[in-house]
Amino acid sequence: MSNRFYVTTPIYYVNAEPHLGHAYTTIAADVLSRFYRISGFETFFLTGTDEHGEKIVRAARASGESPGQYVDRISGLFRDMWPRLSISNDAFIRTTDEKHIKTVQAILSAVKENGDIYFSEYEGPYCFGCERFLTEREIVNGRCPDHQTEPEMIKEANYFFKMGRYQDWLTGHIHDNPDFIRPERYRNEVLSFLKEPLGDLCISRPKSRLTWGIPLPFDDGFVTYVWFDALINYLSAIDYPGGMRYETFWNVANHVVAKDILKPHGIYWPCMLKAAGIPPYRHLNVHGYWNVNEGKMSKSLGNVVRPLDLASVYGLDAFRYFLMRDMVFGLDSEFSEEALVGRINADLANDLGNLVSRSLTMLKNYLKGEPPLCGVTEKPDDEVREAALASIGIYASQMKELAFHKALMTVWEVIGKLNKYIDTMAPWVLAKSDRGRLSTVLYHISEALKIVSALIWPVMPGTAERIQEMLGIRNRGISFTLEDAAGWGARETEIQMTITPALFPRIEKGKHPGEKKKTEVRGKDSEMETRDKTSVPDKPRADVKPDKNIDEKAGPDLISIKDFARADLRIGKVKDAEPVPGSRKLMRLIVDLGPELGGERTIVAGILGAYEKEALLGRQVVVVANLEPAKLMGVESRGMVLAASDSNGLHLITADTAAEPGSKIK
RNA sequence: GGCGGUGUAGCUCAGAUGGUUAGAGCAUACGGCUCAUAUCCGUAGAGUCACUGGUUCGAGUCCAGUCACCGCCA
Repeated sequence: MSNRFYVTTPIYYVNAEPHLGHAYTTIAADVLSRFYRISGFETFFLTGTDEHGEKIVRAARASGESPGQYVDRISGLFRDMWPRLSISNDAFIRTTDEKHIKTVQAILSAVKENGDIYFSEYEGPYCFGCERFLTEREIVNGRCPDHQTEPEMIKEANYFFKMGRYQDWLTGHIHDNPDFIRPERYRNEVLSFLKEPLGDLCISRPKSRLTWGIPLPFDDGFVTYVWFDALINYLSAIDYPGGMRYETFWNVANHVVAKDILKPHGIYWPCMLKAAGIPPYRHLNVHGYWNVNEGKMSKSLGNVVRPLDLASVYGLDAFRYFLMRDMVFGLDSEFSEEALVGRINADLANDLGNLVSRSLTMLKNYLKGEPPLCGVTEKPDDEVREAALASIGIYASQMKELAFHKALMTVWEVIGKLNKYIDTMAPWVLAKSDRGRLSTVLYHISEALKIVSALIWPVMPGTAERIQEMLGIRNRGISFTLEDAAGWGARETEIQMTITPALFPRIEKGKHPGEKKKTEVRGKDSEMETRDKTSVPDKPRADVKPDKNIDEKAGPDLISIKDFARADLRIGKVKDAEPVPGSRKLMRLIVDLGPELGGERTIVAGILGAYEKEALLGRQVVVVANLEPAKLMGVESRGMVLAASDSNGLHLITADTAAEPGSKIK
């Protein structure tokens, strides 16, 4: 058993913005990756974007961009999305990357060399929506059933991959490796598909029709068909051929995909690999769909809340927990705000959050936050210890089977036992009667909580690290491994324990954060709205709550230099300032940010009334230059001007001597 | 039409190789505690384990068939 793990998400097709489905797949892969990391495995986690093909060309045209500009923009949306969901991918591959193109061409050459690619002419009905030829029986009433358009008769010569040659081999491989495709239902689906003769696969498009693709290495008149191109990302990202990463990770490759792309991954891809002389991946892990019941979604800001927005409304860790806890991997699930809130209140606020809260309060009040010492143990103590320790192994085996919901149930059994243990032992009584027993009991609670914190880290990294910090663990997060967690008592005298506000505030009926946000935005000036929209969506919006997950490596109140560097702060020079019509507070500023950032831009700031136009012209200001654009009172603002506020009003931040516009602040 | 999956308390789900009165969480009702985020602990009600038939001393668990929903294929 090699202690290595390679997990991939599909590369997402950039014809749409990230949605819940993308988020689930990627979070599931992230959870696996984090689990294997704290299990001591060398781990590589890949995601990326799929950027070639006809649909991209058309989407680009529709938005008035070149394909290159378009894919850069949408790919960027995905890339920027993942840090906001605490995704810890090691690489982000794009099919427009030079190294990917080289790998695709190398594999095409190898397959051609192997005699598995031939040239042939084909004529038939072609659906531009599907980007493929349709069979006669697929056509309903003369139209493509998926796109409701009439297919066009097209005659063209193309290159084909002799996939059928590998049918028997693949069937055998799946039989010999029952967990090659899992869960079983999808394995059965592939096997039943393989009972019918497997056709060959068209792998090219003539350049006369499509140029946005990877040229075939053996015929410059054609580009590679998108599926053949895309699947290879799993290899190009680990530097196939010849790269060390390929040698290290390929034989432990785990693909995580949604059920809609089972066929390409379960059939085409293994055949492609076989033809190229590459061993098959280790596992294909297939999950179901989230059915979003729009009718049950609450409304916020006048719009239907999209599931991903709820991550920022209720907190990122809670959102990740819900996705992992409520879906049985492989089956479809219902997504609703009610279910999410139910999980948060029952599992996170009541069970886990309150357990941490009561435990740390007692550690602080009874022992002044000093690490508790273990005296002679009694039966209930031993039972708690054994249950907590045993849960690690059970949890690990469930995680390895992608039974995330069961793994979390295992953790919550421990949490339940701890709550009961506290009730039974009644430390508040021991505090008055038996200080030795008190310390022993609190010791068992804190040691068991350390185990819990490690087990929830893959799913809720920010929460886990806050608990670890409170418990006085020096090496937190990724540095606190399952082995450390199993080392009961080995870390009893680290650093002072601390207590911080509630991990998961209860969400009260009728005034949940989504609604609260609405009134907040309406009540405050628009600059507040700008901040709201652009803040990292990882903290609950309920009242004033502690930050979470700002950085996994830092505590709740500290950020790393890396976090700070994410904000691109620049000196700007105000060139013009006019009130925004109809607004009481907003001014529209024209700010020069120097040639590197494209010169002047419009920034809307809530400073009307505090500053006159004359006082602003020529003034140096500090600008957050990489803030996502936002429309305020109909004016697009690209950035934010920083100001301090106190009871006397606003105070613009400025430089004390003249700095060049665009100077970086660090 | 073929193949496969699912069908267990109001809801969400556990229930290897068949074995005493079918489990958990949520929700509901009642009781207890006070360290805690009106949290926690306990108790209770509620299920002919989709239906029918069969194998067996014994089936939610195996077999056959029926129904419902879903998926893949045609």
